[in-house]
Amino acid sequence: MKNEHIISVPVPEEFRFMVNVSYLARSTNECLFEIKDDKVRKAISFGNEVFLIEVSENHDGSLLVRFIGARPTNESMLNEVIHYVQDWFDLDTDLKPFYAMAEKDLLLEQSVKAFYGLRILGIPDLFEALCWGILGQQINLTYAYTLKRRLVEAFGTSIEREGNRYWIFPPPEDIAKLTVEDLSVLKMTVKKCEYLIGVAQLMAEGSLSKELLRNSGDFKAAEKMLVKIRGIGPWTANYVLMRCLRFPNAFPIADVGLHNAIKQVLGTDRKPTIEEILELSAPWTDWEAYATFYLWRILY
DNA sequence: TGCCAGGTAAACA
DNA sequence: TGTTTACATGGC
Repeated sequence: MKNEHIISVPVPEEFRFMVNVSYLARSTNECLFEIKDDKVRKAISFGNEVFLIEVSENHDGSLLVRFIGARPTNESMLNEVIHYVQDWFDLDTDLKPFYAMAEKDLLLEQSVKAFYGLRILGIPDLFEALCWGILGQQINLTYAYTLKRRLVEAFGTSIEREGNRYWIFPPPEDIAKLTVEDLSVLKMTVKKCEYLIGVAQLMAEGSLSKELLRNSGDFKAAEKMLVKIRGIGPWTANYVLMRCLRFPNAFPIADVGLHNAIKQVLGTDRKPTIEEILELSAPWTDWEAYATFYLWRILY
């Protein structure tokens, strides 16, 4: 392995670091990474190891990953970290076909122009993705961030570096042990408490994992597996398949943010119906996830 | 102030 | 199978 603190990670042509940082910076209440001077810091854990990485832009547009404090002591661990960053920023997806389609699309043309180089920022940790989806159900995003912060600060772990605290999302094993009362003091609905604990138990016992979803067969099978779980409906399932499993055709069609974005782009006085969205999204085949993400972006 | 919020399960027809 | 309602709290 390279005996350095800094590693350069190549990026595809259709990538703009700052557009992605702008997305990451959408909430000042984010608790799982920190943005300062156009650099993103995040604590990540692999097994027993915890690293604090700082991702920034190289002069040639590629990514620089710097370790603050401990760094991987072997090559396979280092590769895991690099892979994590590639997954987080979705560096492996070729956006050319998406842009070719979107440039001619009534709903997408302006957002792909305005946010060229934006990738779907991932939530690689399945449990975190599921919790974030559940927390975000039927409440405004600002409050969802507050609930996530309370959950993380109550049950997560943290490391301290250079005077700052960096939090790591709690593992399912820890949430699986909690009672509804433990969670409801955070001011989420009793149902959400039950959903989070239920999902945590499934993951802790091994009957739900990223691998199982990936190996379920195809998108529909993975969606079916998720929707069977109490608290996970079509919206949450597709949200997670989009942000964590990275299915390009994941499509949270019932999403109210998507509806508002479409309303805004079309300049209509009402939100579109599901039937109207199905028509408007017909050209998006196998790019529904990216189309949704770009439309969300115009709202912030 | 009242409506809305990155929905879902359960009840009901 | 399709429609309605409770959930619950905060943001704006």
